[in-house]
Order: sequence, then C-alpha cells, then structure tokens
Amino acid sequence: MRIATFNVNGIKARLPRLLEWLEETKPDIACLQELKSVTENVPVADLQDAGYHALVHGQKGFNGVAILSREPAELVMAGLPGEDGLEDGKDDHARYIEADVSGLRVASIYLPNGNPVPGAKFDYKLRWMDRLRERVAHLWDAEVPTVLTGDFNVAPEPRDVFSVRAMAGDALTQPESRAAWRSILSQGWLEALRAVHPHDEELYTFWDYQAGAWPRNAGIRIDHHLLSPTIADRLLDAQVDKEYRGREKASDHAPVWIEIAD
DNA sequence: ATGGTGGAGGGTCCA
Repeated sequence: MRIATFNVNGIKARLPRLLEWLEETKPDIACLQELKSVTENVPVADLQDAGYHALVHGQKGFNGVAILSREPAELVMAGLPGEDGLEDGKDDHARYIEADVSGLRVASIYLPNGNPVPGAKFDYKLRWMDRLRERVAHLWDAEVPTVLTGDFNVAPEPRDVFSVRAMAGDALTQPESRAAWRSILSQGWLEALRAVHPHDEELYTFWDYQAGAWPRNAGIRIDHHLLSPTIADRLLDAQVDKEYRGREKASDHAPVWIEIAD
C-alpha cells in the first residue's frame, strides 16, 4: 500500500499536475496540503473520476488539507484541537484532517511556516506544534496504527537544508522548531524517509520558486511521514517523486511516498 | 536592504 503526501500549492492551479501524478503513481492514499481553496470549490468530481474518495478541509485563500483514498475514508476530525480563545477549541486555520481508511488512521498536516522570526507567526507555529504533540500523543497511547504525513515546515537537521547559512534565520530551522519536532518524535514515531535513506545528502522535498532554487538544487526537506510501530514494521520503501518538481506549472514541493506491506 | 516567483483573489496576504 502506497501512502503519499503532496503540498500542491493551490489545487485549482495544480489540478492537471495532480491528476497526472495520481494516474502515474497510483497512491492508495494521498494527503494533500495548501489547497488554497474553500471546500466547496475543490474539484472533487475530477478526483472521483480519477478513482479517489476525497475528505476536504478547505479555507479561503490559503491553507486547506485533504485526504484522497481509493477506499472510502471515515472522517475523524477536521481542524486541530486546543487553540485557546476559540469557541469550539478548534483552529481557525485549516491545517489538519484525520481519518480512518484502509485499516489505519491517517492525518494530513500542514504545519504553520512561522516566518518571520521572531513574531506572532512563529509563536503560533510553536503553539501549533505543541497542540499537535498533544493530539498525536493520544493516538500513540491508544496504539492506533497511524501515519502522520504532510508539510511539517521543519527541516529536522542541518543536512536537510541546501545551506545552513542561508536558512539560519528561517523558522524552519530554528532550535525551537527542531526541539518541538523532536519532542513529537520522542513519543516513538518513526520518520520514514530518513529511516529508508539514513546517509543520503541532498534529500530534499521543497525547492523555492525564487532565485533559481530548483535548477541549482537549493532544496530543503520538510515533508515527512511519521509511523506508529505496527506501520513501521511494515515499511518497505520511501521516496521523493523529485521529477515532478521539474515539470511545467509544478508545485514548489515534490510528492513524497511510503510503501508498506499489505 | 532588496528582489527574486507563484497562487489566490480582487486588498494584499501567504509562502
């Protein structure tokens, strides 16, 4: 079974690339981020024609996440709990959706970028990571077979960025961001791509549109899969669909996938 | 310090 993540950076602008990628790589489950669309404008009919059910948590203009699946999925929650001061305790950003599908729990995650540092957005990122840690601790404690995947907007280690110096002031590499990332992993989750490629350099998933980042391979690794133990035991492979970043009208992220034994 | 690019949506905001 193949479980992929793809930050599409606008599902309407990206629809031809998305449908092409679904057809060519046939993921069983595809977690999408940055739909940049309200739920009712997501082209679910095109996705259904491609053979996918779609659970969508959209938002006007930015954010927005979805879970596409070959088999029907059952929504568990849309919106990350725990933000103070909001009526229902849910987030006012559409950055989290969780569902049961094909015998496992899957979450599609779009973690806040957090720039500039310091500032309110960085504070929000760190709060959000703390809330994510609390949510997934519950899944861990309940021993739910789980795949947490998406754009975490954290480059875990110095080798996960093309230039430590160029990224030094960025929210994606701050010690606080990395500490929050580690505090989630320390629950016991396996980070799949690095587990499969423990020694790879230049293992990137995002290349900025600006400054010729793609042609000079100035990438960073911020899209991840975290696996609970029974899923980790079934892990067969993990790869970046890097070639898609070089296509016409590409997203600035490449898709990333894992293969687990059926 | 600035600009470089791209998506959404009709302002700028976001990355």
